[in-house]
Amino acid sequence: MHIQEELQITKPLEPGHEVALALLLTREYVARLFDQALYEPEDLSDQQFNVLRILKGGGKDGYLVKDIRCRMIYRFADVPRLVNRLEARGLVKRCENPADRRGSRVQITVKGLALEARMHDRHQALSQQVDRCLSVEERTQLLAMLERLRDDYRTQLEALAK
Amino acid sequence: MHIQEELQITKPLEPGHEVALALLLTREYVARLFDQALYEPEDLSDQQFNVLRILKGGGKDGYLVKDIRCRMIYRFADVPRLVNRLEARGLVKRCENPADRRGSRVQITVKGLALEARMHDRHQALSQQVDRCLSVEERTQLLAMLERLRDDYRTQLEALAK
DNA sequence: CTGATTTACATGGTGAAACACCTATTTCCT
DNA sequence: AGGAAATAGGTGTTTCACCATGTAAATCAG
Repeated sequence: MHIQEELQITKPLEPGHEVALALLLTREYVARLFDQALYEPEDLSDQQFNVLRILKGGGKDGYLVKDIRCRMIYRFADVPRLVNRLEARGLVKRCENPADRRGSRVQITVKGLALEARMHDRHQALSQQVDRCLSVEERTQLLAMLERLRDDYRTQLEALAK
Repeated sequence: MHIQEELQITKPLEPGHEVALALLLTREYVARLFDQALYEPEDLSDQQFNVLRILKGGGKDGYLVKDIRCRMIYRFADVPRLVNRLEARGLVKRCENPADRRGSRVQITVKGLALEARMHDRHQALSQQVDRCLSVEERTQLLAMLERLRDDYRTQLEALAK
């Protein structure tokens, strides 16, 4: 369904604006599907699951909060409190970091690993269904275009910051 | 910059997962740029601006709350309260709807129109910069692929709802 | 025409997000 | 080594989003 139809926009759209809208809108679908199919059933938020995945992917020493943050999709995430909530559920734990006592190392627990494992298969199944609508070349192109857009947006953001 | 580099992911990514990640991540950049360059300076949220644009694009009779909602990018938006805040700032107003007295018509005010107009040029400038990184054919392809993805995700969501 | 259902919206309460601020520790500079 | 600056992350507060509930009006069924 075209964006204009979906959002009931009658006026013609500026081309760049259409791309931006398409990205925002498509992301809503992705996020919503993963929410409903994956996160809500386990009473996790997407960000909480993201933390679990990051910890699972890391070494067994765990990560500092800052190391988690820079791996998050959303860069302004309130990681300390995300970790608090996961810790309250026994999915992660904090332990002292002798090397730098300003921060503690966050590690995923056995219970956390089990939860992640339980969700992993469905996560992959959801992801793979994307492949049905895109050929290999298309996917490569799509990724390349998104990457170019990100690089451009990043440049603009840095220009703004000055 | 590649996703794996950006998020410091060492393991190889499932292709479908990479697409999903790319969408989520690229959207963050878009949202952040628009936030910083456009919305924050006017102390508006993206959703509030979205409402203003919708109302400006509509007829001068304004829209019912439900008509606004179905045009929002984020479909679960708390439109009544969004309108409340805009109304408190004098950017929109509600007036009675004789045809169906369950809801009121929300209209953009002169002040709201002025604000939207003030933001419009910068909005277009931001949007047009997207065009610098994509050729016309690429843009068309990108929009088509995103549309296919949305259609697929929508199908999956509907299947879930049953 | 009357009662039941649906629709449209508002609102109340809860939990999380966003902002800044604060403290402890480390690093850098001289 | 000693003090300034930077870094890490915890916390307080306000705002907002989200869920469920409530209410009024329209629609439908008989």
